Amino acid sequence: MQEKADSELVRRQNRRVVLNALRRHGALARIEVGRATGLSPASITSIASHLIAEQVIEELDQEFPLGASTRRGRPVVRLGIKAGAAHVLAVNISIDAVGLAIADFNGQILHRSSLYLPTYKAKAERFGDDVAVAILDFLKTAGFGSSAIARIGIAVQGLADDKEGSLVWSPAFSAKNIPLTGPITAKLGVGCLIANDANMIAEGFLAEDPHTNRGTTATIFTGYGVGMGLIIDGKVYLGATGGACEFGHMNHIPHGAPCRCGRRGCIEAYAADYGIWREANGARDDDAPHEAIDPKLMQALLKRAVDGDVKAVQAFEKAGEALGIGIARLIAILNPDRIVIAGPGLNAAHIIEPSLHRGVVAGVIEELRKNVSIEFVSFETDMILRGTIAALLKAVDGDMAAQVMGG
Amino acid sequence: MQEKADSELVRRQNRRVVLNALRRHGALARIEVGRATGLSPASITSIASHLIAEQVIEELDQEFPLGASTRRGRPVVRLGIKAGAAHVLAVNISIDAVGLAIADFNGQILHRSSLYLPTYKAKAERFGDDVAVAILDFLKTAGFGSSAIARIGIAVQGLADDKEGSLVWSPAFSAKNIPLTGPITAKLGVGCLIANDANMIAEGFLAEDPHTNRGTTATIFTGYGVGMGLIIDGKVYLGATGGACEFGHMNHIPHGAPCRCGRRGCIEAYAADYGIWREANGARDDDAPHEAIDPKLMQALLKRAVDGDVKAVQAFEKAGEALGIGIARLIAILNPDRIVIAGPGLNAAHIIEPSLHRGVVAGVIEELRKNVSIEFVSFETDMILRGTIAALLKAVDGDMAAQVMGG
DNA sequence: ATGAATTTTTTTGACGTCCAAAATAATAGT
DNA sequence: ACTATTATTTTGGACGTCAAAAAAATTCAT
Repeated sequence: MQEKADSELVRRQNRRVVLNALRRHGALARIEVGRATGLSPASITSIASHLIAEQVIEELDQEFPLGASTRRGRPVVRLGIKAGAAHVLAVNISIDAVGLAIADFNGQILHRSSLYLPTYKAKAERFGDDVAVAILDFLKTAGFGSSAIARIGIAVQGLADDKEGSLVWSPAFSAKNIPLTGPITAKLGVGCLIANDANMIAEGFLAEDPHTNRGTTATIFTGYGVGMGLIIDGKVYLGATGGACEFGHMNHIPHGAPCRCGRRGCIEAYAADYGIWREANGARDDDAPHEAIDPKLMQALLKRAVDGDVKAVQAFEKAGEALGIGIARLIAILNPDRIVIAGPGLNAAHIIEPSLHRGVVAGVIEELRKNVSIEFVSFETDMILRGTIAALLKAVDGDMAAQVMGG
Repeated sequence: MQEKADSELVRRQNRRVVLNALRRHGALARIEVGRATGLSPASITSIASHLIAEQVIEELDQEFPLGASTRRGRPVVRLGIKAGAAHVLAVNISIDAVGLAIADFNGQILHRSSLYLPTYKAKAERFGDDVAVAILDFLKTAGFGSSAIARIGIAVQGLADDKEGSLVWSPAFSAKNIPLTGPITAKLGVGCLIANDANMIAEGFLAEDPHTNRGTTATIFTGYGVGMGLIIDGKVYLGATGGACEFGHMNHIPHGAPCRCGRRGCIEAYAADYGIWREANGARDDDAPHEAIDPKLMQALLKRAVDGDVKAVQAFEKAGEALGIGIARLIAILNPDRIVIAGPGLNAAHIIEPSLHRGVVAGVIEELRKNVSIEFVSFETDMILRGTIAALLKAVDGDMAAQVMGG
């Protein structure tokens, strides 16, 4: 049930609302913050002066290069998030690779790096320490002490459990239940969170445009694998163990094609790169491969399809159908406002789209599907780190907002 | 984003928290309300005195029949929701029938009635008025003026759209987009809400036991049809148009058996009464019937299965598999804490259960499924009206809590 | 019976936060 | 220099919470 409310809740919520407004709109004058939040100018003055004293935000110099301000009246003083108020560190673990980035409190990436770290053969009991060491090295070369980092966030392919702080299962690993946040917090003394990479991207979308992403928005990523981030009611939905939204491993056809997860018939087994590749090359009953298919091979396969190779076309169409029926099932359960499809798999969008739509139409009542907008958007792998940074900043904002307004 | 907070929010929230505590635990002394809510005794005194002045709650007479209180100290004065503070009216529309109930502010049903009202042949433009007339008649015989009703709630089979106030699609109707809340509010001058019956039952479960239903709980109803109520984060999830959770019309097998919704392969076409009946009797390609299968026929079919009739057993097993794989898909998307299966279809639970579990196991990664509890619970049709009443009382509580504490 | 002990409830006074209104500050226009 | 205009800060009041003290209503002990 709902918690009781008191003046502490009011303070925390309004401080957060002010920080949110500055994050979303960039620099704003106090009066504009007031309009954006509904708070009175008097309250903004009070809240802002405290946040300034705490070095969380700052008054920005006016930039009137020459002309001076055009409007009459006392000129605005714009407020902005103070870049140096905190720093966060994002980690992206993918097949045999770790990406790292440090961002300031404005979300600007100050340093980034990526390094080779074998995953498929990694041992569960060592991998967390290896990542921690990689982070320490990165911090050293970046000239940061670990005490300068407010929080660390880890994005992973596969099933993450934030409560346990572990990577439960991933196609990139043969090991299971790999502890990550524990070893990292132990070695660095910094709070650490972990989530699926698709969920992190969804955090990024949400931070960027909360209005478009209101209600229920499902973002489906297709490429090397098939993932999903689900935004419900202004929050990224994580499910019971923080590992929700395994859209790629929702069953498409019972007892169907083999999947990297070890079972059969998952959407991924038809719609991910390896599924399309396998179908096009007639290797129907092979085990699913654990290495990524080289993007160049997929480009070549796409060219074959464009040039009219029937097998190749059919493989892409099957992928579209698998996605389409999966989306139809998603619509039946969740009645979302919006579905976004993104990822490198969309290089073949023009081949996939018709069968995808046929799948949606065949799979769910018209009355449910007709109000859902289905959009294809482009996507850069960058967005995993950016989304992780957004999630971290949101968490740190909460910490900042919770502080008492002393003095 | 989050709304700003002020003292009005604090008042509303704390008044609501107090009302919630009294609803959940029944009568409580002020000090017990304090323990349950975390509010100080001083605040409880203040809030309670206002709610008493507004006739929303009342001090209850002590019942010390003879022995007097056993404990030392000033005896408690228990507070309770005032039964007469408001009345709500619940309407349950099912095949050719309308159920009606008036409940007091304690949720006690004071009057109930049910009447024949043809649905399948009803016309969209008249049906809402017919229901409104039925409500007016019911109110008259119950001795209530429509001004004595705070809110009306309508539970329907099929797809409800609360924003439009209409029944978008239902297996019980041949017409579509039937306006309901509009005509009723017009004729009675009372606010009216509409929702799917399974969602209303979920509201009932939630009101009864918010603790067990925390996180994500999916409740699946099987019988004449297959429905679902989804509780996410302490709220019944409604989706974009208020018509979420059409689990029964989630696709099970593409191009599969015909369903009452006009498409093919829905879970319902395998797991609802008519699907099982059809399968057992070999009428594979018939259209799905629009009348309910007589429960006695289902009992007879169940007996056939128990007696070893292969066709009958297979039909029930197919139903279990359809439910199981559907649940597996649900788990892949939502990673729920808990799945509850209820409804008259569970008369065959012992035949259905093994294939249902096989379906779940085949359909989703072990790591996702192993933490989900899947429970079978009994269920009375009564619960639709009771759940609707719970939803209405929650809404009225909100109105009460929003009032200013004048005086 | 009477007073002590105990427990619940109310009262009192302070505190925190918001807000409206007034005051102040800083600019452009005349 | 003065006025108009707009942004920000200050002031004083309102509202709701809470801690602590007071009051109320009972049981227990003598």
